[in-house]
Amino acid sequence: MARSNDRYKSAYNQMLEILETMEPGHELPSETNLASELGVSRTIVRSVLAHLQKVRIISWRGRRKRLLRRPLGSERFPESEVESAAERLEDRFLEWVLRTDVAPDTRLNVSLLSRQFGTSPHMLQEFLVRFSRFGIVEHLTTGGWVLRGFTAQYAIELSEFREMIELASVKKLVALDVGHPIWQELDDLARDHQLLLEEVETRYRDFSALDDRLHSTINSVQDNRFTREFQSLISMIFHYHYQWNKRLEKQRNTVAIREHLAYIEALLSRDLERARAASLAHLATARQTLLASTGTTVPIETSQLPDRPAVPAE
Amino acid sequence: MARSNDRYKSAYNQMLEILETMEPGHELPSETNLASELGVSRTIVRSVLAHLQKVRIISWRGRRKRLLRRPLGSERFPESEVESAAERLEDRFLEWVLRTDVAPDTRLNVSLLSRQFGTSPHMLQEFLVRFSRFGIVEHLTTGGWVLRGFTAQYAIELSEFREMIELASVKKLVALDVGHPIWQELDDLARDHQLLLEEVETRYRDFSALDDRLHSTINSVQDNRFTREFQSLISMIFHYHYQWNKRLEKQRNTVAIREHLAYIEALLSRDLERARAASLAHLATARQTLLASTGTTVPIETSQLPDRPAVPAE
DNA sequence: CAACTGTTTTTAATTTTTAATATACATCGT
DNA sequence: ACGATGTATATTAAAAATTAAAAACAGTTG
Repeated sequence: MARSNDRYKSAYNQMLEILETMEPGHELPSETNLASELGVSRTIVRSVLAHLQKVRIISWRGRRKRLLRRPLGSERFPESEVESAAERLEDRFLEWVLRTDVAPDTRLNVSLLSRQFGTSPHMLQEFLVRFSRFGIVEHLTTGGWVLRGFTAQYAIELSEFREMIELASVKKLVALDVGHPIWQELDDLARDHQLLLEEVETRYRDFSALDDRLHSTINSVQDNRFTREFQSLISMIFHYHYQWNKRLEKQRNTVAIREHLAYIEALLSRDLERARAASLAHLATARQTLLASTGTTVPIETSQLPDRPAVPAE
Repeated sequence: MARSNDRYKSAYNQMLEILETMEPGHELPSETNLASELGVSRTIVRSVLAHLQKVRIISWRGRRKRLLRRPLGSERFPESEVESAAERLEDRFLEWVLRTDVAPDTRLNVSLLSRQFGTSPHMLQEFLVRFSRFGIVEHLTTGGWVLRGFTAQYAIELSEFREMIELASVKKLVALDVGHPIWQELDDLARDHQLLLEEVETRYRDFSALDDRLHSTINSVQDNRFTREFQSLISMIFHYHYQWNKRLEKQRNTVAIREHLAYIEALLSRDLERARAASLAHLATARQTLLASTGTTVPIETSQLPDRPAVPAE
């Protein structure tokens, strides 16, 4: 098997969703229109149409495409097949790195790992190349890879860099004109935080997304691709961190929401010193949370996970 | 042909250099020692020894390895074969991006480009994945790559981010204890700049390396892997920039050396405001130099370079 | 018996090949 | 004539295959 057909499956499912909203007997748009609507090439559209015809959901001859019946939910490809192999790999790899107690500076065995993660060596290799920008894995000149690990040192360096960037954003933000759209966005964020706080008992899990939104909004004022790139790393780390560190989650998130509200209010006051103080206070909490999670990660489900290879030289 | 034997050739050349310093009749160290000295595995050492024996440079039987005669310079592998394919590719690609007038947002044709750069599509693909962290090329979800290009906007964002990082370094640096090794390093740098300035007429090309050394030294006080990573991007961009932008080179470098000297002196004064001012002055010049090079790049040797494909949709 | 060598096994890097997808072009229907 | 379709071709993505190099192991020698 060469290239996977995730795109086809994903397009097929999307097409079913479109058909569900249509009346039987209705004509379908042209192949070109469907292609641009689904964001794929006509080749895929035609494969999808061919299959739809085969299972008698549509009739198709030349430019005549008519919906025969509404598709069933069970006719969709299961989500697990649609999710691309790359996404699955990222999930599994990050879970492995952040959740288990793999020793720092462990040499990675690509062929072994790829077997255990259920992918080809090639895909793991590509993933490691992409992932190495985050500084958690590193390629050795002598060949092979090392896992530097999500260590306390890593958390500190990440947090320091983050604080430097976000303080620069804060400085720029408070100096912005009152007409700038950022003020509306901050108002909206304050409202959404308020709403979440009122229902925190049930919705506390929604905090992760809101956290990402606030920091992305603040850093957006820099309008800088390197800032955006780093913010996306932060988002990823915190996303997985929140996902797996469920202890004290509700309490911790309640504290964080209040900090966010104070932070937003300080920004809205456009008083630089006040905003800096609120920013630093929140970032310090985030740093502590991250740090606490590094030293104390508990090994879970050690079975089925890769063995710990010998510690390398380099 | 699968894996290339660059490592072998490089090790062979290194070995010849070692043998040139030895007297004929002398005994060679053990395979293990040679391996660690050359930074390769015993397998390569043994291949090298086997070849040396075959061309009668050494005698070899068991653990008895004796130098028979001094090797000739002509017996080395030519440098062009030793340089790894990856390095060659980076060189050629960056030359293409920074030196020619490829339109921004040009769609890249991997198979065509790889042919023109003399590598396999796979290697180009890997290179693009690694290189995409710098934001000059981007992978599309619909498949394929776009060259975002080294545009004026790129130069601005790069410079802004750089200034933010370096000012943070300056702030941290001037607060360091007098016993910290950084002060000695700055003294050395000042001396080397002075020496270069005296011989600037002939040695002005050495400035590029010194520039890199100064900024790396300053940013080293952050002791942060993200700072280091970004500094290496800066180094790369400026390295290629200096290499190909020869106009006014001598004059420009003379100015920059004087700025560096003022910068170093300001740092040594440990006066934050003075250091900040000197830093900003130099970084502003660097930004201007970079910016000037984006708008006005002259197309050279358009033949043999890839055609400009159609502008993509995305 | 400790360091070294000879040999075998494992792992990584790279090319070649294959399937999926995109694109271009000719053709057809209205 | 214009937009849509049918068909052919080109390109990308990923696996399989191949070779280089590293590591592990066993035996040897001083």
